[in-house]
Amino acid sequence: MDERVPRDFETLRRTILDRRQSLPKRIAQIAAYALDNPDDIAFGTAASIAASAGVQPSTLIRFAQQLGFDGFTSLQLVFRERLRERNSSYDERLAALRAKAEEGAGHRAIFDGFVAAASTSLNDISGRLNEDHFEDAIALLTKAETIYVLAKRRSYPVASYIAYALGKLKIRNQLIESAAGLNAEMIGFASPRDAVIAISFSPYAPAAIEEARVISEQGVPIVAITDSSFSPLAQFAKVWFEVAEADFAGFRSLSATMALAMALTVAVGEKRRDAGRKRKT
Amino acid sequence: MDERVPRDFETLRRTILDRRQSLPKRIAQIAAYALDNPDDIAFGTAASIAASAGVQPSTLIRFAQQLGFDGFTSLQLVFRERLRERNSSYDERLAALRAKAEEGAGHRAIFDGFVAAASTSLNDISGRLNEDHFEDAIALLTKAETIYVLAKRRSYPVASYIAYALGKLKIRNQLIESAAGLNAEMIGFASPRDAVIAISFSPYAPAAIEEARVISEQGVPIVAITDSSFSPLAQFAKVWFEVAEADFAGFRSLSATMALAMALTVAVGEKRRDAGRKRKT
DNA sequence: TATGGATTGGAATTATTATTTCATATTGCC
DNA sequence: GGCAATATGAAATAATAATTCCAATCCATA
Repeated sequence: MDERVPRDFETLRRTILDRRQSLPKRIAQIAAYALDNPDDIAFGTAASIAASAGVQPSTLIRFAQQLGFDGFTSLQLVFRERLRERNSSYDERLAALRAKAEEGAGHRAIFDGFVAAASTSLNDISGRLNEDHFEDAIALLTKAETIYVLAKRRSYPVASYIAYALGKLKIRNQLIESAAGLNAEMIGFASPRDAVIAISFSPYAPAAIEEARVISEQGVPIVAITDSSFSPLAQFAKVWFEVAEADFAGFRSLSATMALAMALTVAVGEKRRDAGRKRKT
Repeated sequence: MDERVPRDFETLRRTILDRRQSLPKRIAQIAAYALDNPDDIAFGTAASIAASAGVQPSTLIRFAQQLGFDGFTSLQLVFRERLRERNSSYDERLAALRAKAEEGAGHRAIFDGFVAAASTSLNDISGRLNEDHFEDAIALLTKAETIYVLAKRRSYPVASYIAYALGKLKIRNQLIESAAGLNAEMIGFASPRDAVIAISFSPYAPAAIEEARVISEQGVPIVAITDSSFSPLAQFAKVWFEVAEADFAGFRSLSATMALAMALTVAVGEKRRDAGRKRKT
């Protein structure tokens, strides 16, 4: 038997959803029940679960076997594991991760360190976001004809995700990068009717700061994501956000910045959609 | 029997702590174990729990009876109920956040949604990383002359951060992208002495899959980060990681993928440094 | 509408697990 | 130190639960 048996709940869930169409009626019935009442599967007995789902115990076992398990019992283990995982509280786990990462035990510790850094950053920002700034930034970006996205080096991944998302949302945007060295010309097209999202953290990439300066002098409003009020980026920005990203092994987590960037993007998309609908009515 | 039987975990806990002093040795032993490992009580069998706690099953039953339950089974129910409770509150919180965002309750909810998605993903991966795969991937990448990084569209931000980090660590690498449309030629240079980090999530960008196929046919080992065992990327990979990223408003969080990618990168850097030092001595 | 294969229901069987029992050990008390 | 009360260990037993098996039914196809 080399069939791939889902050993975690998420995989199991997706496997079930994938096969949903091709399952026989009763099996499908128990499959739906399982996804709707995972706790019951975790705690119940084959007989009690079967009764609640309105099938025979044997059907429940056939369901498990069809998924590659060798019986109901092994299927149930996955549902139990899920409860165990979810149970331990967020803070406890984070503390444990940090401790392990700090005592420096091998490669696993490196991984834990990055996870801890990302979690910390998210924790931090979720309590710190300035809602007024957030609304201002959304308003500003919603009005823009073209949204320019500016970030270099370590912040560049965020910029590329913003550009991807804006594209998906059909919002005109321009990532300021050019393999041909035409950045300056690209910036030249920006006008006060456009807007910029600029991202830079210490040590600030000189190119990013310089381009932000030029573009703000053209009267283009800038929304900045940066790490402190002393940031050179802040002085050019109409609205700016302070994001404190934890780092690990010299590399900064991008999770908080990503979350903020995506929230801005989606909020702008939503606000434009609403405005469009209103205009039509 | 009108003895007061604790029917919720908190009451039970306090009852146990109250009586701790007056309990016989073995009973006290199982009592301590129960409070320290409530999950084990919830899921284990009388025999398995007794063994872990270093007592006889009969002792476990006597413990339950002393607390007023009529047997181990009814004691166990309290521990199971506790897991149910905790878990549902967790789900409720997350569902509430999503619901708020989906019913359009302000922009703040969108932000919270992204933070929640990122946290969930991190939580998820931290318990699920396969350490053997992780070590294999590190070993494989450490040996490589050049590390090629392959990812398109929504996964591209991760690739660009990997490339940045590898550069910082002075590890030769090549991001597979070309404004001049020379991807195929770029791939052509890769040899079996190199390695690839490939990242792709459903719906898999055709270009990424195609390039992974070509490069694997050249005998270049691939480390893949993807979302399920059904991923077309998995079949080309020497080592692959399954990362389940939560999504929000149609955009997948990248936080877990980022953490894994950075951990791989830094671990490779560290392993190379160690190897270099050994060679010198 | 007849036929073969797949699916399902329900009881029989097997396995696992909780509980009880009883012999033995330990403890507190005179 | 001896005796009773209590606690413990280990195995037997009872209970419960999972699995298997086979007959009945359903469903697609010719």
